[in-house]
Amino acid sequence: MPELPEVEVVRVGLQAHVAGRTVREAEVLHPRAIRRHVPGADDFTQRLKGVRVEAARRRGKYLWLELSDKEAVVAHLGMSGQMLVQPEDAPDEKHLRVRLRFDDGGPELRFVDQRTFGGLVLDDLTDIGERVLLPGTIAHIARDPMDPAFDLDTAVKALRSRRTEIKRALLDQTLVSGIGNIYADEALWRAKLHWARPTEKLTVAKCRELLSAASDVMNAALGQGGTSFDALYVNVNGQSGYFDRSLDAYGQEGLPCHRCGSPIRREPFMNRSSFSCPRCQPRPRANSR
DNA sequence: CCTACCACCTGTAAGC
DNA sequence: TGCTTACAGGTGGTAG
Repeated sequence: MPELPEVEVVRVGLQAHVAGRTVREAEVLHPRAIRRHVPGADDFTQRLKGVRVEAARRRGKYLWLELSDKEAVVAHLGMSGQMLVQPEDAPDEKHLRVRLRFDDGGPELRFVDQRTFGGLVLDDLTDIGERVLLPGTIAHIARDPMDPAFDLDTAVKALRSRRTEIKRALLDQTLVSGIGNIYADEALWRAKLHWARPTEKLTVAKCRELLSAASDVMNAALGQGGTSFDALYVNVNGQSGYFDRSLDAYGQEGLPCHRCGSPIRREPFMNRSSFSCPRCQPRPRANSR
């Protein structure tokens, strides 16, 4: 469940079902799921034994379970990762990669990931000031629009400092985090911008409008439990969100634009697709703004 | 230093 | 009914 709203839905579930519990045992069923944990699977499972989960946190699309002793289990869901809370006797999912059992014998935490682009790491937490603890693994990730300390002007500056197409900048998690292919297309539609517009020709005001739109659409999606087209994107209880009903651009090829009625177009973009309205979001002409 | 590209996987749906 | 191809909510390493 890749983008910010879907990951936040998972974080809320982890906070409710896992925070305050102590790990009895960890089990790695597929080594690729912990490939970012350099010391390896044995180190991962040994060190998790007996630790208490203090809280579930998130920045952008990254999640982490804050442990005592300034450590954390950092998780990225990649394209197909799920965090599921399941009874210990429930049958293993086909793509179960990592399991955490707790000393209370209650429901266990399962990391399930079909495509294995996601993974877990056991990492140290670093104090970055303002009583904020951040795993070293994600030091390069910018604040997301739901972060209380998110600053719109800082993010606008970061976007405009890039010499590239606006959607590439929007998707760059070191500039502003949490936005993926769906919400980038939704934000661009709301701001009436074509994805290929060069950043350096966008006004500060337009960039603010774009980032505000991204923030708005992600908040709206969170309110609907996130976007899900199939059972791959679910919360810790296996339930799907229903923001897909509210999408204006993503996946809407051929359907009438909700503003002007023109059929939404699909264009290839970075080995996937971009959806936009040909009338509301005209393609930039060479040397134009 | 900065930007663009592709490999990393598995599964599903569409096309022939 | 196969078989092949396109495509999918992401990111990090690296080539240029």
